[in-house]
Amino acid sequence: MPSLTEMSPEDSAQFGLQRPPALTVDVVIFSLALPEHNLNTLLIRRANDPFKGEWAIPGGFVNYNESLKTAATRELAEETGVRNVYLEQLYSFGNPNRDPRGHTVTVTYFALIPADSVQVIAGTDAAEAAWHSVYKPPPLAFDHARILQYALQRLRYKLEYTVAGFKLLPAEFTLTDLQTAYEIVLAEKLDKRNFRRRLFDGDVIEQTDRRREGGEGRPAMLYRYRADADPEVKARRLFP
Amino acid sequence: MPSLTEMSPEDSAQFGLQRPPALTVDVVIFSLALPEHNLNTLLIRRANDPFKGEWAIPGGFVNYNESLKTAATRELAEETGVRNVYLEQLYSFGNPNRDPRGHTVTVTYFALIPADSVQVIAGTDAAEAAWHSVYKPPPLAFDHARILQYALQRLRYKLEYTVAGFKLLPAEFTLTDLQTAYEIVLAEKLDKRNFRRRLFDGDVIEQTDRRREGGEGRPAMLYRYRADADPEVKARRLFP
DNA sequence: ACAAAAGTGTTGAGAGTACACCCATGC
DNA sequence: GCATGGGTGTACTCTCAACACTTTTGT
Repeated sequence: MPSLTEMSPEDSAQFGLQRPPALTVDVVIFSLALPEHNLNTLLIRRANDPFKGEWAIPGGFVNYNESLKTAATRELAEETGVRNVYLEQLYSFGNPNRDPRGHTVTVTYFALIPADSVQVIAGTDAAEAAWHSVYKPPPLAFDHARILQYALQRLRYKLEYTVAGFKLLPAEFTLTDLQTAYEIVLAEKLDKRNFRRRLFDGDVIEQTDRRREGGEGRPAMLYRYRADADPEVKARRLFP
Repeated sequence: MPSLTEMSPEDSAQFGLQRPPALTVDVVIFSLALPEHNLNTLLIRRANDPFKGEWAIPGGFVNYNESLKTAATRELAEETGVRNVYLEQLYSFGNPNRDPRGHTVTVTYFALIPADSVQVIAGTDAAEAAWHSVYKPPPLAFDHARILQYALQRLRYKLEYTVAGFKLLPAEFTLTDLQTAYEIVLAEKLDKRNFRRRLFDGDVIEQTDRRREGGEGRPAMLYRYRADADPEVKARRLFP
């Protein structure tokens, strides 16, 4: 970036003499609907807009002196009530005509949250917030359909190479649930024994002494993620 | 992003009533110095600044109605004279105090260019542009040292999984040069026969009928990248 | 003929993949 | 006792990694 004193006319415009592109963040939230065997994303319905009534990914403007991740966290909470999620940066989209109201650059984030872990509420900036299937999304405002596809691709990539799938489940989960999570996201059936072997080889989950009671058939042991495990990124592919 | 009519006070500030964060792009350019066995990056020296005299990654402000990639391409050309490079988005950095002059969000890009392919000239916005070793960089302005490390990590990752290393070489190259490129970037010695086997298994390069003359020893065949090849991303690790 | 770099195959180890039966519980 | 989902081991294939000698050219 050039210094203040060596700015061209366009450059100095960015410090207030002429409007720069607007800057927003958008947050793709993924969660599972295990009973329905579906992958969901959290969308808001736009209220008063060229896009009135259309669904969109939650997000909003970045404030001055606010970091990108803070802005994303804040907008997510304001618009949907979802808090305490680990956000990961996805990509930045800046096509000048992605928003018909004016040039807007958006930095996108994504996160995984446990099934049914949050109560979704519509915030002040959104008329409504609700879960929708990632595989059959409603029509989306702006370029949000593209952003959603990009996020899904990244989620799959992440699950192929890491055991991050547990983030889509409650703190304690059965191995069958975890495998089901992977099968829903990867849209592919996995072998039960191979799945478990790689999971244990990775050395990142541990058995609890509790079982899931109440279902049909033999009760399954509950497992949890090991707090002391390497959180990320094996170099080799784990799944499928 | 909320609509215009549902904006909070902070939101409407972003459309001009109060200053938003500034928005810039920065471009990390990698190239090889094969004789010196070194990986270089193109830096500019800042002219009149809190950072006067320090080196920095080339970049600058995004204009209104200009896409991010266009802005990156333009700034690179203006500041260094480098043109016609394929840019890939890296990450966006937005920490409020990464620039002491005010909150500035930067979208970073990186690119690989063939050794000695371009004539570097200092543009109007930079006092000087020059190649520097990635492994022993000079002190850098802002958070540019961190950006450079991040770019190097991504470059290594890319070369481990793809045959993109040829982008660091002229259109026709010897297999030994290509292997040397990988060894410089990965900072690791590779096995000649295994390297060649994986390269040919990938089916992305082809022999020309020309040889590199003039050196010592047996002349090496020249190869080129196959225009019709899959450009990207094998799922499995290729190198080392 | 010798110095220098190019080019070329094989083997053993480890990882990946496919596959089927017994177990514990609730009704 | 039977229906339901939970849990476990092995054999084959293929990929990965280690390793050394012959060939072609210039001097």
